[in-house]
Amino acid sequence: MPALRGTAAPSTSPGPERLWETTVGGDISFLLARANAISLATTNEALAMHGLKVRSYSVLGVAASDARPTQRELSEFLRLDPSQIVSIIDELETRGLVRREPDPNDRRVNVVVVTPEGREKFAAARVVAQKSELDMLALLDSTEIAALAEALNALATAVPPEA
Amino acid sequence: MPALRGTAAPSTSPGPERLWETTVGGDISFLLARANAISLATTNEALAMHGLKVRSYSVLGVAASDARPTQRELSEFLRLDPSQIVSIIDELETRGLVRREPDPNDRRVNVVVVTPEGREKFAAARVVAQKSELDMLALLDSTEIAALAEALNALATAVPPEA
DNA sequence: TATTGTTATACTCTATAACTATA
DNA sequence: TATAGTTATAGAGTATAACAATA
Repeated sequence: MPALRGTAAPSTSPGPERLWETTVGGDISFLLARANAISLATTNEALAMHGLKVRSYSVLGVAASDARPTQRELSEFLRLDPSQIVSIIDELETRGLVRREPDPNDRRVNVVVVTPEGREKFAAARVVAQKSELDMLALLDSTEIAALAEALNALATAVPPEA
Repeated sequence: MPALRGTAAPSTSPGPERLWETTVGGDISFLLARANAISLATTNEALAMHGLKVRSYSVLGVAASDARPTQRELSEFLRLDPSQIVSIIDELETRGLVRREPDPNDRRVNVVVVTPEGREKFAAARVVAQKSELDMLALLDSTEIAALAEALNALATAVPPEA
C-alpha cells in the first residue's frame, strides 16, 4: 500500500478495514462466501500434494466410507452436474482409486466403490485436509465450533427452494 | 459434529440421507461449501430480476455505502482477480450505476462511486437479497444466527496462509 | 415414457501474463 | 523499480441438450 494515506500500521490485515463497515460486509451470505473461498483455496492447496482437489477428495471420501453411492447420488450430494461427476470418477478410476460397479438390481446404475489403493490415498489426504480445517478453526473455541457446525449443518441439509 | 443422527423422518430431504453419515458429510469445510452453494444459487436467482448477480451486487453495495473503494481494494475484499473487477465495473458503469473517479492524489487509482441510479438500484436489489438471506436463516433461531454470524465473521476476516 | 450415465458443447468463472500510465 | 488498472487468453468450472441402455 502506498505511503499517501496516513493509516496506522495494520500490516497483517486481510484488506481494507473500511470496506468491512459497508452494508454487504455484514451480510451473512457474504461472510459465508468469503469464509468458503478461503477454506476452499487452502484445502485445495493442501490436497494438491496428493493429486486431489476438494471435489475429487469428496467423491473419494464418500466411496471410502463404503456408502456405495450411485453417480446420481453423488451429483445431488455434492451439488455437481451428473456430467461433472462422470469426469471426476473417470480420473479417479484411471488412477485406480475407485471403480464403477454395475448395480445388479438396476443395470443403468453404477455404484462407486473404493479400491484398497483409494482407501490408502484417502487416509493420507484426509490428514492434510483435516489439518487445513483445524488451522482455519483455530480462531474459534470449542463452543463456537460446535455452534458453527450445528448452524451450517442446518443450512447445508436444507432443501433449497428450486430443487 | 453429529446432530444428524436420530432426526425424525425427513421426507423432504435434500438427497440420499445415507451419504450424510460419511466422513466428509460431517466436515465443516463441506458443510460450509454446501451451505454457500445453496445461498449463492438462491441469491443469484433472486437478484436476476434486477439484472445483478452476487458479484455485481456486492460491488454496487460497497460503492453505495460511500466507502469509495479502489479497484484493488474491491479485488482483495471480494477475493476476485483485478481483471474480474474491471469487467464487473465496466458493466455497472455502462448501465450508469457506478462511475470511475480518478484519485487526484494518485492518478493510477480509480475510486468507484455510486450514481443516484445505482443507489436506487441497490436499495431495490437489497430487498430481495435480504429476503433470500432471511429465508435461508429461517431454520435457525436468533441465538443460533448470532453465533453463526460471529463465527463466520472470524473465519472470513482471517488472513489466509497464502496472502 | 422415464431414468442413469455418457458425450458434446457452450457458457461462465478464474488465473496468468503482458502492457500502459503513473508513482 | 514498483503499483493500479487494463487487455488478451487460456484454463477450470458449470450448465444444457442429445443420446444409448435400461427400467
